[in-house]
Amino acid sequence: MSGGLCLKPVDLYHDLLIAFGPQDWWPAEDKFEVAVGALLTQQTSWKNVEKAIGELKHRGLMTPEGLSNARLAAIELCIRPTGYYRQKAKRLQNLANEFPGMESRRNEELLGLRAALLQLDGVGKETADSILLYAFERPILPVDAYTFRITERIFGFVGAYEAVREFYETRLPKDAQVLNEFHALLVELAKRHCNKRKSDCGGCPVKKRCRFTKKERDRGRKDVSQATNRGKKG
DNA sequence: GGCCAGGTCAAAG
DNA sequence: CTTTGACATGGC
Repeated sequence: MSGGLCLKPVDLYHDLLIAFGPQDWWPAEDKFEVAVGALLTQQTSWKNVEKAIGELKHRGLMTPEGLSNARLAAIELCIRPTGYYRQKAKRLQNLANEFPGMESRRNEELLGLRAALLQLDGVGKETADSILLYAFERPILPVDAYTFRITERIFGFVGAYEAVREFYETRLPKDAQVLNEFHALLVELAKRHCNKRKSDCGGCPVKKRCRFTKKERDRGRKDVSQATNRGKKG
């Protein structure tokens, strides 16, 4: 473990890497599957997404053309376990129509490509950034519910999406490989120890530096996720 | 049963 | 610009 009383993002990265080892993410066979998984996992456990991905592959729907030509009802059938399945089926098919175009632009300026992804129905900041990092290997950090929670507990930093993203991106190497591994490690930490149901702080590798003390747990808080953050624009 | 799970969008305050 | 409701299934 790293020394110092105040854990920095780089130290957190190091400690988690030692504790968990390389995560080798994202669990997908190709870029399109990354995008599909990113959309399906919205507000849903990855476990349910795996079932849907298995079904889609089984029906030959894990390709842009396959998904484009499929009937909506067929897509819905495959992805039902992920919830919001009617909405997600439409968004998935639209993604299939647009993805080849996005892929061909993968070397454009980062923010330009990000803006293009954000135009897609059902692709918000987190999903766009997941696609950028894990499919296109661009140096950007997706901020998910796990990241919000861990950031508050470890660093005491509470902010909206862009604020949290910049908190890390200004403190870590602007390197896709590093951000990839870092985010994957955060997810692993959240799943193993920093969960909402059971905060298993017992075996947590960064317990010493965490602000989520016993006192705070007992008190019980009303808001752990988002928060208002002002002062934007550039 | 109620709450949570790797969000996003449109409408309203 | 911030808050709220809708979208929906599965596990603990």
